Amino acid sequence: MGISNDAVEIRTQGWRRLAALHGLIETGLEKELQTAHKLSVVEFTVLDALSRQDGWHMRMQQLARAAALSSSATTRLVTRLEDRGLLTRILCADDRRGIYTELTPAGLQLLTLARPTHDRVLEESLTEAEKIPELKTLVSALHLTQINPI
Amino acid sequence: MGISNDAVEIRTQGWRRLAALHGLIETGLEKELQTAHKLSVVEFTVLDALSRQDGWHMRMQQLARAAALSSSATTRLVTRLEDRGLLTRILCADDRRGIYTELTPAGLQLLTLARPTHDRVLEESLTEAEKIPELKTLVSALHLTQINPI
DNA sequence: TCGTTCTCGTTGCATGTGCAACTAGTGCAC
DNA sequence: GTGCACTAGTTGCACATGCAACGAGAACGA
Repeated sequence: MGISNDAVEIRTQGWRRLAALHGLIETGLEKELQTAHKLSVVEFTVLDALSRQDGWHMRMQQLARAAALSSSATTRLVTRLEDRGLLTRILCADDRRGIYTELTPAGLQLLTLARPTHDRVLEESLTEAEKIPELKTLVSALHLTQINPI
Repeated sequence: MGISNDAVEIRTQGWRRLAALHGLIETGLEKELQTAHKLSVVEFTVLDALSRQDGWHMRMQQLARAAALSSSATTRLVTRLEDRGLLTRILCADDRRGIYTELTPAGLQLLTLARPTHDRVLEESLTEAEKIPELKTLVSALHLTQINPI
């Protein structure tokens, strides 16, 4: 396939593989996080993002970006987690439009329980993906990603 | 923090970046394919997968795998596209449980129209992503992916 | 001060999704 | 043949999502 060295074709194939790998990992995580901790992947992502934040609080829009979600979805996601007592809404003092979401002790505890599951499934999924020829290269590339300061 | 914790951290970070890049690309594609051709990303993916198949037909389960969708979602997706005249269901002669989905001329035509949009947005999204430090490495890795025969 | 414009977060609504239960058909054991 | 387990695809249902419209507050200019 000499002609398919075309840049468009390379990009398309890269995207297909990226999507495939993403789907593989997400589906695995979704199932196990759900059954073991009653958490969806985005819910875990939000709790995890909060725990990595100084003071454990973030604004709605930051959260939306971190979870790759629309603001309306973020509103309802936060409401869900708040109803379960995993985080709380706190009004901004300086900008009264804004709302901080803060991890509660219960939220941190659940996150601590869920992390091992998350890490294990992630490792298993990557191992699984490495057996698929089209995905092997991409998985290695993921490993090689250097750790940057954010 | 031992060595194994580092491995966990590297995987987690890789996964976050993969998810971020995936979200970036998918959101962009979703918007433009929707407004320009009234196609969602999965719908495009299905049409594209069919067009790459010899004889332009696939079984439901193949389609489900190609689109990373559940079988029920695939059923309704195919129904949607069938209602628009973009593909047709054909009963398998040899296995009467099975159903082939086949691209119609109209489906192929729409796909031909949509592909340039898809390719353009994909390129733009990748260029965009390259400007984000955390994603730069991953984007380059995507480019480097060699083309394997499937 | 008032009015305009922008940003932040929430809500009504339509829609796409996964799970579980179901029907139809296949394949195997006996 | 008859029963039994398995696979392929569809449907009821609950639910998470995005878009558009909205209210509330901030920022700015005249």
